Amino acid sequence: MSNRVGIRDVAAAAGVSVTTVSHALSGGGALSEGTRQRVRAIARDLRYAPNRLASGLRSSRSQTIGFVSDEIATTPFAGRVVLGAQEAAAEFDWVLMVVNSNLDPDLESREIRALLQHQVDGIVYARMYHQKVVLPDTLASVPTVLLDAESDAVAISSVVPDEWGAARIAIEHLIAAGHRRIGYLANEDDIPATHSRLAGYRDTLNANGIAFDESLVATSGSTAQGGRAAASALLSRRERPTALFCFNDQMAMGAYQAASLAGLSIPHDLSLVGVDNFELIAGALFPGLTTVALPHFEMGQWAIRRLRAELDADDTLQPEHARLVCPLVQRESVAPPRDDASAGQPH
Amino acid sequence: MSNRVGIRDVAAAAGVSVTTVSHALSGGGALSEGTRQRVRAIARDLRYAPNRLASGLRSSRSQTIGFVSDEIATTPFAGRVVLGAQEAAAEFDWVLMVVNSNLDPDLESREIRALLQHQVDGIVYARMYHQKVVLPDTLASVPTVLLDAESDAVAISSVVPDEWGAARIAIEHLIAAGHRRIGYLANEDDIPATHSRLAGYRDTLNANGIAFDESLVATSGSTAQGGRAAASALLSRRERPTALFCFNDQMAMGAYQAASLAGLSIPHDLSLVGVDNFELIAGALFPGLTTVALPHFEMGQWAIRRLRAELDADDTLQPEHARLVCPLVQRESVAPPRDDASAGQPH
DNA sequence: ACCAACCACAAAAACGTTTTTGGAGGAGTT
DNA sequence: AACTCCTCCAAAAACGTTTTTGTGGTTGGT
Repeated sequence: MSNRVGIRDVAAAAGVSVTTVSHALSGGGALSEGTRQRVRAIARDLRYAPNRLASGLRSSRSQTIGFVSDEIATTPFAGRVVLGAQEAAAEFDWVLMVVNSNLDPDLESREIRALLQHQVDGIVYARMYHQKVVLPDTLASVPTVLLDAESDAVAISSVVPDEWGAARIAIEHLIAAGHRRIGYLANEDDIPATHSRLAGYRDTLNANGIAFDESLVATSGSTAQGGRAAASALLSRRERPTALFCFNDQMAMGAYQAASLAGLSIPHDLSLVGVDNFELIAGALFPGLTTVALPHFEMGQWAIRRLRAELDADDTLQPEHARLVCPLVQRESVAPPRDDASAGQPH
Repeated sequence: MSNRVGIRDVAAAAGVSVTTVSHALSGGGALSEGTRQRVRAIARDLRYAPNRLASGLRSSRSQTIGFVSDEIATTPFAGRVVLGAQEAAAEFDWVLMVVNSNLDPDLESREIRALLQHQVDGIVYARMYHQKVVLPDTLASVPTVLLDAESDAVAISSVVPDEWGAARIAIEHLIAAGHRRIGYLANEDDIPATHSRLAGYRDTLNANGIAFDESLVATSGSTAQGGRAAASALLSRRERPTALFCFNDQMAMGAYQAASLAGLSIPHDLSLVGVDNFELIAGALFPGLTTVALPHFEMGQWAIRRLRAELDADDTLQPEHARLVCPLVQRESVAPPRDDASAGQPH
């Protein structure tokens, strides 16, 4: 004997059948507007809260979405992705079941199976940095959208950052500030961001009449240590760059350290632009780091909304592959180059 | 007509009733070991996956836990907390429904109600930093445990970091390295960590025969800027401290900046210990920051396991209030003080 | 005045499990 | 031989909804 109020309690209180209550609340059926309003009012008064297990069982729509990610714990951006997804889900009265696989494919497929047992209506398959993936076949049976990931299975919608555009906006900002000798602290992993940002860097220079100079690109691991080393190398050149575009904020942090060691002050001796807008770094560096933000929140949002569209559609939609824009977040690490910068010799 | 295999398919294939299948799989009922094994084998062969909506509906155990947090997106630790909870949940074949309220009480109670509609078996009410909370009354009807939060409603179990111990382990480490003049970069918020860490700092000094010197405590906002200012103040003293304990890693990052401005090298002129073990800062600083880690993962784990215990118990358990230990993570920011440090005059 | 069409609602089936109740058969006891 | 007590399994009810089907009464057209 449950003391929670169920649909039959509402029906009894309203003097109608449960059918009518269900229709009144769901908006379905053919009811007079009067009854509909009356039933709704009574349901509200009784604080009726439908049991989603029961309604999901009958309607085979659980109103839940599975969110599977690879390493939610190791990246600080995970929260923004989840938040974007969760907020968008709330718009549709959906709830998110979050699961993490720590890069273990067996665990991952076990967890996806668990989600399927819970009858999730769809799955957001998220990576914590932009990468190519092959989908576990466990996912075959459920509508899926890829987040920060791309697959050869082109039939599945996906959303990623516009990496090329991220580089472009950074470089255009530096050019607008007057820089022409702009170095790039590149990473060395073979991931989409690597190639697209480098291409964006090169293309944008070219588009602005600046010849791409390979010797201004220093490659290293995408950490502060790597950034420090790579920046040091570039800054010790005879004609050092007046500005550096950095693969990410961590490398930019390394560049701050290298600049400090080289006796260069930011932004006057050296301008810097990072990528990530990782608040705790970009905001904590001194002076603040101007950086390109990745659309983590927006990707979460996009994935859920897309899932909604696919679930709503009667026939299957054409898949969509979105590249979301990466906005520039300005702080204090960019200034016009010094006139004598080209002649400047550090140390 | 669903083509998914249900319990009746298994029953048919095994030549038994659905009752028997249910018992065989759940471990309940009175079945011969032979039948039990046979049914299980057949279920496995057919890849039978129970519909948790149906089973939850009937048994009123949904195998889901609600995880409600305040600002999952603004702290980089959220991922570790969620991961700890999620991994522990997986141990019990539970799945986590994650919901975020962005500090909006209305939104929060709407979301908790959504979780209740989904019949969650329990709720983890998590904050992203250690604080006192008053529980929304929406939670009254469901087993709840508090994570990184404490409530006056003492009947509810909770888990928080041992803040006092965090300070103690840091100070003991510095004392062991030979420091006696140890400053503290304190924060200014009125939160439990503020008072407990300060107390831990003072008590540990006293316990080691070092008089607490209020003038060695510099208070400011708990950001890199704040840390920079506070550290600068302490370092410009006539008898500057040889080591600083910092409320968090961000303030420690500010201390690095202050040290650099003062021409002091870390760790030889100044030793530093932070709190948070925020990898992207502690590991990226140069040299690496020795810091006290907060047990984010472990708190997530503890909360779920505790919930499990409470749900398993026949009668209600006594609530438990855990303070988890905060381990020291050593990097390179601590060294013995220089002999002449006391005489050293910066700049 | 008759039939069709429609409106507003209700009855009942269905979703896929778990739980309760029942029952056939065999073993043990008197 | 009759009764009780196990053991092992099956039938059926139940969980709380949604969906399908049914129905009495009014409307409207002829």
